[in-house]
Amino acid sequence: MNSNNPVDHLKALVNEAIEKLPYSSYDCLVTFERPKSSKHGDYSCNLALQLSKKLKKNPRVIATDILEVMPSSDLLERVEVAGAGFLNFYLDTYFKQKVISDILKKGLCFGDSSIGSGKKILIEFVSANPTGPLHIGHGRGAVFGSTLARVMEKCSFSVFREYYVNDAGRQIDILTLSVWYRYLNLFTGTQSFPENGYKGQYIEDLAINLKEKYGDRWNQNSENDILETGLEDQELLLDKLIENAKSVLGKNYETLKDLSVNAQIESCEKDLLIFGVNFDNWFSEKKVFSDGSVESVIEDLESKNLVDNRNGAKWFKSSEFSDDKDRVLKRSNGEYTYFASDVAYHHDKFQRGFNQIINIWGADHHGYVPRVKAALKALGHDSSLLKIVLIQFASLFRGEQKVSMSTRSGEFVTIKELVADVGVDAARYFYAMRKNDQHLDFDLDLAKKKSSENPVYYVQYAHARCASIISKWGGKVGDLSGHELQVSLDQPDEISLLRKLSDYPEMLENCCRDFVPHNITVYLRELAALLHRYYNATQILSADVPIRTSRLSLIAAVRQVLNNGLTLLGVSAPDSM
RNA sequence: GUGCCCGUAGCUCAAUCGGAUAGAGCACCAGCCUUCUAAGCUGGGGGUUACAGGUUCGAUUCCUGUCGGGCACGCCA
Repeated sequence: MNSNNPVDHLKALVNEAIEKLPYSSYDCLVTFERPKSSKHGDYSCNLALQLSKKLKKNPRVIATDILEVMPSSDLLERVEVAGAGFLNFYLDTYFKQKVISDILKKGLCFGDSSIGSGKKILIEFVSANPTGPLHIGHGRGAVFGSTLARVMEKCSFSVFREYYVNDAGRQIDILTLSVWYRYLNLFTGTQSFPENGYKGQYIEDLAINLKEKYGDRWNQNSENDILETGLEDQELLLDKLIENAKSVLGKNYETLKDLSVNAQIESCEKDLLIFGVNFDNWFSEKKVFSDGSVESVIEDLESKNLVDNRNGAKWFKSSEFSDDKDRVLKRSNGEYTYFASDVAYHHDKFQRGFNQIINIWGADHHGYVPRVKAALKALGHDSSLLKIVLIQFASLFRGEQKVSMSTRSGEFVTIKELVADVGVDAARYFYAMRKNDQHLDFDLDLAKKKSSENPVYYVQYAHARCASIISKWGGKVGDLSGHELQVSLDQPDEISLLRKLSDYPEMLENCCRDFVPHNITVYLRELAALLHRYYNATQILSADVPIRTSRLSLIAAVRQVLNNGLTLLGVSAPDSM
């Protein structure tokens, strides 16, 4: 709990007042909020409004009754009954100013909350198929997840970051096949390639790399005329080609597959690190097959009579757990579905003893939520521990022009390219700005602009200004300690800044509670705006030493909080720009 | 067709588990650098919160319906 947070104290005052009144049977929660307008005080309580119906009494009368018997407090300048019956609390100026001392003392730890109380949280995010480089569509989930993870850590959760690697299944075979064809091309000099293969340049690069390292190891089908079978259905053709590759290459197919997948995983990991995203674990889908957990969960479901055999396939009766229909676990051709491995994976997550499990998924997977929850319920888990956050799509624009993307066609802008173009700071900030359930229009041209249109600069510039003033002053921030309260900071701009600074801890808790890390960007822009306004109107480095000291303390506190917020976003806080 | 998400200023988006007069940025108009960084500041116009009902002291927020947009509906992943 933040020592500068007076809410508990205010609650105690109100509760004490209530006890003295015949309202003791009330069952309303005494809640405080920060009013939008400072005209309504520093904290506002709506208790009288809530009690009004139950007591069948005018809320203003109730509020006045409460106010009359409420004990006085050193923290408060005054309390008023306002509006329909709000109790508005105005904090004492000296107390408000103490937030500066709190910030300077705690530094990067200012705003830390204890609400997580050490609970173990698993956050799974990104989890893009390792069939190609991460592109702009993956960036949003990456930023959301990594920011939320940091926020939750600040709120005393023990966070474990995980990437689920779909390194099994057909798409991996398509990847392998694509690499093989490009590899063969290098020997034949032709461009023979399956229509629905992965066409990106990275496939060709990998093929070249393999040839350099391993020579002609996979050059075993130079005639390679199977493309000309006359099959119209491109997906059927792909299956046939995969089958062919497996039989032609034999054991070498597996090595080619492993090399191809590992190259993609490494490239993802590298791109993510540059992008400020790291994981504690890369969980392999292959593992849930090889260690028997897929079979084991299916057996578990079968023992509970929740699996039907229909037409040679195994169906999980998910409709008994409020899913629309039953889902196939094992196909009639003997192969497991993606769903089967996902059930095993989620079962594994639950067995690892987390207090909460968070999945960050693209919104296109929303139809998948009921079946996963159904499976968890069926396996005897508390599915409410699983929180699935759906991230809406990001559409990519170049100015007015929408850019279409597709992994197979190889037409996409990668994270790597994005970072090279606009930098990590702008890219991350841009992604972080929007709420997860809103579509995001990512304008590449705008993100590239090194101008005021680009919101990240506005916040960073505020930080740089603070740093610049401190540097101009020439002293050490630590030396301000103990002297920061000697002059009352009671100009309107100063009061606004103090209030905004003291909002930071609650803002952070809200981000954590509601999974809304975009609030950080809103907060930072507002704090930066107040700083810029103050800066323009007020000489910080006043000749009057006590005044200068107090103002510098405020500036140092603003700099610290801007830094804390930017750090959470994974955006740098430059001292000069 | 069914289900989920969204609809707020010209554009892109906020709005504290329902709170007081719905806020920013961009764009547009008019001003501010001999003073700590003008990547900044000040002022101005801009809204029936898609529409119609309902719930209540109070609704952008919750419920129902309509319209519009996105997504998902396979023995694909």
